[in-house]
Amino acid sequence: MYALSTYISHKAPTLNAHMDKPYHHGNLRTALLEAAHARLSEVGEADLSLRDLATRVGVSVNASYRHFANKEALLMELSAMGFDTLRTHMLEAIEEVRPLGPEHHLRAAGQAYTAFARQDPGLYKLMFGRRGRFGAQARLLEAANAAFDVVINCVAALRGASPDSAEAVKAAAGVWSMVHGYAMLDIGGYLAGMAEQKRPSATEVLRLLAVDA
Amino acid sequence: MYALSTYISHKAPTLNAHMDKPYHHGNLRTALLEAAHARLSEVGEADLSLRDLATRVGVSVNASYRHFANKEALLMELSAMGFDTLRTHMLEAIEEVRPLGPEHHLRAAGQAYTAFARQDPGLYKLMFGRRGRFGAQARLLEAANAAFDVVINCVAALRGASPDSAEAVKAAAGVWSMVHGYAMLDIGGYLAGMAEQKRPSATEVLRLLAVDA
DNA sequence: CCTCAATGTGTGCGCCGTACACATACGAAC
DNA sequence: GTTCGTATGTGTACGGCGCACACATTGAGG
Repeated sequence: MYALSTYISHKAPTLNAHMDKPYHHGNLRTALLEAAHARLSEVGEADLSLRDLATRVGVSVNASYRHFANKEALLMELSAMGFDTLRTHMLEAIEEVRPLGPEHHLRAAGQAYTAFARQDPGLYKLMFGRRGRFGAQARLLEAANAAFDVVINCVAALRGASPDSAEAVKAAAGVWSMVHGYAMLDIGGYLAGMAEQKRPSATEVLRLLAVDA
Repeated sequence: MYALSTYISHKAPTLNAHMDKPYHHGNLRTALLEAAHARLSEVGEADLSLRDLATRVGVSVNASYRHFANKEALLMELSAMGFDTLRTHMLEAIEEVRPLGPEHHLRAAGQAYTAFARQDPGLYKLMFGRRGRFGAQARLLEAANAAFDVVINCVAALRGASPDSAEAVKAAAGVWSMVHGYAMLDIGGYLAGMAEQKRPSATEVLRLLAVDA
C-alpha cells in the first residue's frame, strides 16, 4: 500500500480527567482517510463500512459525519488523493530518467503507473469505478486531469507537438487507455490465469503502441 | 441494454384457486437474472438489492436462494452471461466482414466490443470489477476466456501465427488491454469531459496499435 | 393416490448508512 | 479568566440490506 500524500497534523488533544481517551480526536478526518485506505487494500470497497472505520479509529460512528457529508464523499476524497499520488509517482519516475529524452519519460511513467495499480489495487479500482456516481465533482475531476496531463506532456514532447493540440491529446488518450486497460486486467486477475510464457509484461504491451508515428 | 443470450422457458404454471398468482413462479431463475440485468443498467451495481429484485419479480426475497447460493452467485452468473453475449457480438461482427481479411476482422471485433460496453455499461463494469471476489469460478473463467479467444484468433490470423503461440497471445493481450481501457475510460465518463475535437474515437485509438508488426 | 424433492413464504438476526438531539471542548472577545 | 459560540464528539433510532431457519405449497414419479 502506497503512502498517500496526506498532511498529518500532530496536534495532541488534551486528556479528559476521568477518561483515558480525549473527547476530541484531533485528526479524525485524516485518520478516517488512512483507515479507509488501509481497509480498502485489505477487504476491498464492497466490504468497507463507516462503522468499522470509526471503531478502528476509536470514535463513534457519527463523528465521521462532521468531516464527510456521507460515505461517498469520503471515498471520493480518497479517490482524489489516489490521483494526486499517482501523478506524483509518475513525475518522480520521469525525473529519474530526465536526461534520456521523451521516449524514456513515457516508458518510465507507464511503469510507475502500472506499479501504482499493482501496489494499491483496491484504491486503483475505486478511482476508476465510481465516476458516474460522483457526478462532476470538481476535486476529483481536477486530480484526475492533473494526472492525465502528465501523460499528455510526455506524448506531446515525444511527437514534437503542443500539449494543447488535439493530436497530442488523442494520442495520450490512447496511451492512457492501453496502460489503464493493462492495469485493470492485471489487478483483476485476468492475466494471472495465463500460462507463464504467454503472460505479457507491461513493457511488452506498451511496446505495441505506435505513439511517435 | 443488450438482450442477454438467456434461454427463456415459457412454461405456464397453474394458478391456485384462491390466488391470482401461482405459488410457483415457473421461471424464477431467468426472471431474477433479467430483473438484475435491467436494474444494473438503471441504478448500477451498488444500488442493486436482492429484495428489490424479488419484489419486482413478484416473489418473496428468500425464493431467490433456491436458485442462487447468494447475491454474489447471481451477479457472477450475470457476468458470465455478459461474456457470452460479448463473444457472440464480436463473432457476428467478424462474420459480416469475413471476406475482407483479418485486419478488418480485428477492427470489427473492436467496434463490437466498445459498442457492447457503451450499450450496457453497468453490466460491463460488473464483468470486470468483481474478479477478485469471485475467486476462480469456472463458469465465469470459461466465459471470459472464450471471449478472449476471439481476440486471440483475430490477432493470430493477422500476424500469421498460431493462436497458441506466446507471440499471438501477448499481442492479443495488448489489444485487449487497449480496447478494454478505452471502453472503461469511455463509460466512466473520463473522455466525456474532453473538448469535442480532442476526444478520441474508438477507431482513432485502435489505430495506435501496431499489431501486425 | 402418495410421497418426496423442488420451490415457494414468514420471521428474525445482525449488519449497514445516516438523521436527529444532545454533550463536550476549544478559542476568541471581553 | 470568564463567557459564549462553534467545532467536534456521543447516543439513540429508523429503515433497508443479505441471509439463516423453520414451515408451506406444489408437481412429478412410484
